[in-house]
Amino acid sequence: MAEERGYAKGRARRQQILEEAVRLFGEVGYRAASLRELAQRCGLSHPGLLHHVGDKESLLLAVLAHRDAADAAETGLLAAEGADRLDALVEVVRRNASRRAIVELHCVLSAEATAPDHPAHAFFVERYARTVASLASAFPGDADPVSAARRLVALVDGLQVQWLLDPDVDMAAELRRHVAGLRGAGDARLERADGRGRD
Amino acid sequence: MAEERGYAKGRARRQQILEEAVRLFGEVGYRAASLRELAQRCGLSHPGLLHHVGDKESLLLAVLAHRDAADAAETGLLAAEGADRLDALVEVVRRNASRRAIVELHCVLSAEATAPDHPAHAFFVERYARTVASLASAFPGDADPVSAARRLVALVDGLQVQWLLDPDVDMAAELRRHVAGLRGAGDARLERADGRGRD
DNA sequence: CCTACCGATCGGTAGG
DNA sequence: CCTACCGATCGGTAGG
Repeated sequence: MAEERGYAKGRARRQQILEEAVRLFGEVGYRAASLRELAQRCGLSHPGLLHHVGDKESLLLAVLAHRDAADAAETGLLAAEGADRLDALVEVVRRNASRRAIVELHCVLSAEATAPDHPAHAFFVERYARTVASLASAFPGDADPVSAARRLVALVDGLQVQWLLDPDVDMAAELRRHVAGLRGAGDARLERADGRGRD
Repeated sequence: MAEERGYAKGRARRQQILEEAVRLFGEVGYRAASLRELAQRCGLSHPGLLHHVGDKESLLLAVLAHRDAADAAETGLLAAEGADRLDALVEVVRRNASRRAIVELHCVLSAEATAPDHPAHAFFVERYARTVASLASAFPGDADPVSAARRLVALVDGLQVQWLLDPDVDMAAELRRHVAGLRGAGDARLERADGRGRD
């Protein structure tokens, strides 16, 4: 019982550390982030923090795995509701507009990790390949589904930077217009037959 | 004469410092970049470097101004040749594929500068507003030219991240497909009447 | 342009 | 989980 409470406390502490690390890495990036600053935000000494996370690089990989798991869970929920792939993406982007820390984390770390010697470089190379390949299946009729998916991912990333710099930018609305453009350009001119014209 | 040689040497040194700073800031960002590392790459001591640049923040602003001037000069040249605005953008992106350092600088600094307290924050807020407003005039027939311009800029930014992570990504080709899609969706179906079908 | 130095901060470890 | 410490490195200045 005492041990179980001990383990539960350890898990809660680790959760707190991961969430604060998401914030800090998003604010200043991985390289410029300090373990002392993070420890202070969590209310412990910096050797205390290191006891939980091992070292700085392990913490970074844990944060990325933590975010990946949360994103997969959300995507899974939307898929379970049988939503169209592109509509699900719009919904995720719409929700991200109320989660600045998570958007910052992705923008700052993906840019920082373009450096080949960055500890998260392989992670992001693999993640983009996976995301593009997965989204390509949402364009079955397209002449080049991988290209269409790549441009969609690029658009989302670029909109996030503009939104972080200017919160008046409406990421979801911009993405919706792009998707509408793709559908409008389809062989048959279905145009506003479904969706947006209704609500 | 001796003075003129002295001034010329100073200008050449400053040019060298700015170019090495573009590389270093692109590699690790502004916050994580060290003036000692930069000084070493320029072949001088770090107080020697500070003599030329004042302090670290002034160096950053000088680097941004330096790049802005070079970009404006290139855009001006393309405009003087009477190129279509969108074709000129494709051409700039095509050329950037052989200037990794410059693409890295933009991606890394723009992401880092989304933090409101970053010394380049105001610069990027202003630059995006200016770029989007300027490009909007390339969509005179569009229902929402600012939105079309914003999505175009977002696409270019996002493609740069993917290209930095995987050099096989063809930024110019992806951008061309996007532009072709926009033209194809125009009211009249002009499609391949001009341009791309020829060369 | 240099050497020499300032106070501050870094990631990580020793030892308990 | 802590205090105390390690060697390394930071931006910037003094003084020449």
